[in-house]
Amino acid sequence: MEKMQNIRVAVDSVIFSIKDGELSVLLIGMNKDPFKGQKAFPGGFISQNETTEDAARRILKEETGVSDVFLEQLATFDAPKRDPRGRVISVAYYALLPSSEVKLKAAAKYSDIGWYVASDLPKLAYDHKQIAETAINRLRSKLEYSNVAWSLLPRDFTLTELQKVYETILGRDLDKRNFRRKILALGLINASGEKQKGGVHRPAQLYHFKQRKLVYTDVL
Amino acid sequence: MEKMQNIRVAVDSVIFSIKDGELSVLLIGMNKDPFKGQKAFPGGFISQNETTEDAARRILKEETGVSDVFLEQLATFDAPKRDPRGRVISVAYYALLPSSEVKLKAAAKYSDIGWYVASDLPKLAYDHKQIAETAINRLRSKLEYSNVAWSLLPRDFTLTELQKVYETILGRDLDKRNFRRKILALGLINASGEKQKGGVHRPAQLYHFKQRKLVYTDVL
DNA sequence: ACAAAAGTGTTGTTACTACACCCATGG
DNA sequence: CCATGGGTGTAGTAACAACACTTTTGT
Repeated sequence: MEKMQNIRVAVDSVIFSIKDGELSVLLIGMNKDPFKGQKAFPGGFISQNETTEDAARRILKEETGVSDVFLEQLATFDAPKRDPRGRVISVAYYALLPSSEVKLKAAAKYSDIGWYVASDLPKLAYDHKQIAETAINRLRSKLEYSNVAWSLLPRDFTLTELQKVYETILGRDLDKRNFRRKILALGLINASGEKQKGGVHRPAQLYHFKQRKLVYTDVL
Repeated sequence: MEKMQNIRVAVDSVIFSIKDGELSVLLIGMNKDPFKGQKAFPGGFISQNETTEDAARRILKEETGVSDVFLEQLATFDAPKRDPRGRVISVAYYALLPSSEVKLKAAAKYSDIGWYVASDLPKLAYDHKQIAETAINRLRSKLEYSNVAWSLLPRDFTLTELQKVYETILGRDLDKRNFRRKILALGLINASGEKQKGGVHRPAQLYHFKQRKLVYTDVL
């Protein structure tokens, strides 16, 4: 017989959004030892009858008020010493929020919460650095072979905004004409008819994704 | 404070190999209710100081005697009712074995163990049907953008054997000349110098992968 | 000699890259 | 009238798909 287990199950959520043109993640400040002063992804233990995905959605709602966004299981992290207080395995999720929709909840569970640029993160508690790297890699590859970008943009967006999402996450510049040709040829988006107004420049055509759910297709 | 958790952590391993030209998986027979008569992937609870990956490797060794093969975390399955006897979350792994190396251990933990064609599985216990589908999809996509095939073949193999691995897993036929050109152009394999002998046909050049570890690259 | 799998090139088509100028608007 | 981002086409190159016959061996 196997020995009795004394293991707790947690979830941690890497919540991405584009802030000021930079790929950013939501972090909370730790105010207790052993990680006092460091940052961590929002998370918590799951309850007895809750799935990890439900728990991740609950946490997302608590912190940001947002509910209908892309959320997917990332991986499970389970090094025995990852939490010095006892054996805790963490099922990590990642979520993508449209920048417009995010107003951090006044009633957020943690007060010390904020956005940090994904390519320049502060010191992270637990094994959250490893979780961060895994999440960014996954996001990058998913962007190349799916339409996930819908989840990082408001319903209507311009092609330049879409291109900036790609450039920000992939970390390289893309050719405007080639990008537009490729994206339009994929048939994932439709012109909304409306035009963006207010800019000190020619108004841009607005587009929206035909489907606001995951579709796999070679994008770049 | 969150309520006390009473959750156990298990691993399940989807062990793939090519048997008689078919993609196959290792299954054990359940001899106790509630899943008596059904099949399941080998698995078990982890011990207190063991990672899930260590546990998966331990199980693999116990059942097949094989140790140095491709093994990767697949996903975590945690529906509250997936195990009727209590809350158990399972971290699933998948492994790829070269067909030659497999001789099921006499001392296998389960006696009723055998290979089943992946595209035509019997009734599976727990949520193992879902695990199977996830694993096959993952394997298919991984094959297209990495060199994982090394793990399904012996050290030296012919190009036709390699092509058959791709055809078996992807479920479609590939053009011989195009396949060979593409694979050789990638520079992942080298000719071994030796030739296959014994066939009632022209002897084939043997090749081997330069690196027997995961390398990402667009294959097809 | 025959069966069985190994091995090998070309052509047409499609997708990709690189690149520069004019347009519509607000101030 | 100026600054700002929006919007558009082409040419050269590289990758891809489709396709059939000759070679070497064992029996």
